[in-house]
Amino acid sequence: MEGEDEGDGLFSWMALNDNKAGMEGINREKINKIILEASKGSKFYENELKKEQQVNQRIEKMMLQKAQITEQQFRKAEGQVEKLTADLERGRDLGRVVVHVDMDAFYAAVEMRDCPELKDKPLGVGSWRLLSTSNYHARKFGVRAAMPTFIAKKLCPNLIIVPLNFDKYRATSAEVREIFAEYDPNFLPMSLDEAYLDITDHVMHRQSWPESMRTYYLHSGCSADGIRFHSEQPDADLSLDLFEDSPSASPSVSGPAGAVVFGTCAEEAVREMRFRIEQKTMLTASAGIAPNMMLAKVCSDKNKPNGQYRIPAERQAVMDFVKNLPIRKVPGIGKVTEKMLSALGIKTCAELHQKGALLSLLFSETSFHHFLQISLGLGSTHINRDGERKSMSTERTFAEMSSVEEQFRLCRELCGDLANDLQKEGLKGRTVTVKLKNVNFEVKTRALTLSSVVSTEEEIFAAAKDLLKAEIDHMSPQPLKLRLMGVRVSGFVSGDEKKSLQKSIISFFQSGRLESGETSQHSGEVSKQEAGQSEQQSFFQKAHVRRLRLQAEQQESPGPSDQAPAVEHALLNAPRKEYFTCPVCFQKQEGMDLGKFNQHVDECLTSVYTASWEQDVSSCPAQGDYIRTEEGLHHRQLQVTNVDVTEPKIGNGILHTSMGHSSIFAAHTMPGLMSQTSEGCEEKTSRNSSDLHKVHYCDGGHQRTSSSDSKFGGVYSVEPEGPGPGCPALICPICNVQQDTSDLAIFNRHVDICLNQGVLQEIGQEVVSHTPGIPFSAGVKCQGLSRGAVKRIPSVFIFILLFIIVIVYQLNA
DNA sequence: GGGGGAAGGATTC
DNA sequence: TCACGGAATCCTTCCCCC
Repeated sequence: MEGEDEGDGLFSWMALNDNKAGMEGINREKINKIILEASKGSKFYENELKKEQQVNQRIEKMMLQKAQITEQQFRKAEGQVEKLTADLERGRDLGRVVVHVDMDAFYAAVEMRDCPELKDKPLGVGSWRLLSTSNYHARKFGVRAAMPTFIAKKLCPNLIIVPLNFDKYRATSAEVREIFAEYDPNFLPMSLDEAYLDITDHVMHRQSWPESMRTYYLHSGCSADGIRFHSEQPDADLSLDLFEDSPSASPSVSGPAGAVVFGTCAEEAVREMRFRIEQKTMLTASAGIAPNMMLAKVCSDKNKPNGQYRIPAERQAVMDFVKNLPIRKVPGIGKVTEKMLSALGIKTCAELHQKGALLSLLFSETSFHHFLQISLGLGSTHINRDGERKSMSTERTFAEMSSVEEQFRLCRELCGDLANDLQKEGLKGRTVTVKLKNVNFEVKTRALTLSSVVSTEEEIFAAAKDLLKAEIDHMSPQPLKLRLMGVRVSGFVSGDEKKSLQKSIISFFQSGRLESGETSQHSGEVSKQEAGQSEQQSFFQKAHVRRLRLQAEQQESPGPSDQAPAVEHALLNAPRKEYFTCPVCFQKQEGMDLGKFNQHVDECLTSVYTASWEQDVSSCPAQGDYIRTEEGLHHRQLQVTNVDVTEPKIGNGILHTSMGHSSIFAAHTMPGLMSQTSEGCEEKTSRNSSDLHKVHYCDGGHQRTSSSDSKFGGVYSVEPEGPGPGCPALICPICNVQQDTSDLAIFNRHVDICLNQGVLQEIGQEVVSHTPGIPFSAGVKCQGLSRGAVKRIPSVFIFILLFIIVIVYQLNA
């Protein structure tokens, strides 16, 4: 960390990115000096320094690798690059007309439009902490988007700061989008101010349009001065050479007074679009026209502001354009990649192609392919609007926060916000990620993938708080000093998954009835139903094995530190607003939090169970005892929310968990949830997973471990009857046969097979052979009983429960 | 070795 | 005003398990 060298390094690292339009011809050196001076010594600066050094190390490593490349390797790579280039060339598609439209300094332009006094003043839009964007006057001073306001003020003391007003921007954006839709109904908005359009079809149809369909009139209230091309274009004489365009721009035709007639080609169509945008919103837009998205994007920046540029749909034109294009102009190449490529002597796309062989040896296949495509001017020709969302998150920056209590409170708040957002889109995800940035700007993310999807505040917080707690514990006894916290949910159930789950659930009942007389489980043939379940099965198996492993780890390691348990408890038990429908009594339960609702369902279940149980299982030691624990409750809510009928969309994800075979397992082993609370048992709270919440240790002759995870609650072990010393015997809760293995994966597979082939089949058979309401045995063992004390549970209840859930689901669907 | 999860990073607006 | 965002996606690397 030597002073001057670092400074020099950072000078280029933190320097102004003059990639942005409006930054041309500014005094870079002076501006960069001010930026550096203002930043120096701050935590942010120190962190940037660190990041730059990391990149330098990556470059050093890369150069070492480069030095070790042999002539032979290089020749071979050259051959591969040639081959790949030929393949890519064969796939080149020049048939589409892709347009990228970008509103000029959008937020600032809206503010200037609405407040004309600002028009000639340097303007920044944002907060007193950070600017979102700036107008072109401000850009001349080096003020740019995402710049801290205090630095912007140093660069331009007269800078006027206007707060963000998203309602206004959204409204204007909606107006612009209405116009986009007329050129491409499937246009792809990238943000409020930019979009991709495929106008191939529009241009084709346009060829046969009469002039009247291509004629627009200047806005009556808009003087010629109000339109840029009148006042600012050098040759503006009311001709339609409106904007500074590409040399290939074809001249437009002027119509009668105030009328503007546009031509039929792509450029004319785009000109017309921009004209209409300006007439409608009084804002200007820039556009790029090219055969693919990558080029269109680069083109839209070429004549910014208020201009357009087109690359003809010819290979040579594309290659000519790309030849001298600086790599930094290419979307996806940021300052790190630029620096790394620069170290290899690559600054333009032509050089990118020339050094293809070297890049193939130094970068990953994905990166190299990407570079090669860029160097050939290739990009996506299909504008995909249907891309499914992959994640959703929320984060907040704040002044230093080191109080554990505050951190947990904020975490819950974020989970609540995120839950609201998720529920608005009907999304449920399996992975919860917590993002933490400490006061030194170091970012950490901690993720947890759950066995079932989550979407409610409680569910997300259950996982997030564990992740946060782990970090707090890790720092202990030092406090965790945060400046940002975020929560993300990802791993959403895809549309296909939802459909296949829905199918398999319905087919489960249907095939159960149809095949009731068959003995497919013995036939050795895999039925379609089984095949359909196999994917879910493997998913649950994996989750199960992982869970059991975690559980085993839990038993070995002591519980978590007790930091802020009261806080957690309070937060966990905070009231909720939703209402739920009980899947047992079918009554809507309002004004209940999850805990109470859960209790209600438990009571419903218990009352049904107890009635038959007491008759059938009088010797079951677990009867009547029901452990209600914070973690148990917390876990069970995953199941309970699954029957919330207020969110039909979520129901898809719900059934993933509640109707998967593991849940059926849970239903059969429900009495197992009534874990023993015999004297001498101690409870230990799990720390690793929100799905593993309680481990019960009994001091008696039999040690039993029982996850409160009802979905997997059917596995238990009994000592000392295990296959070997120290190895608990694993007894299948379905067939009641002790398995000659201590391998949980093998055991789990056995249980799943038993479950799918035995229990489900049996339920199916029983459904047709028994009148509902008349108890019959399903051959399910009461969890927690000794081998000889197999007790049978009225399976009809299980079926009714499942049936109700399916009905509820169907009604909502 | 492949797949998947976790963690971190790069990039964009 | 003494200070550098939020959201999303994709990629890479590492690790573990099958």
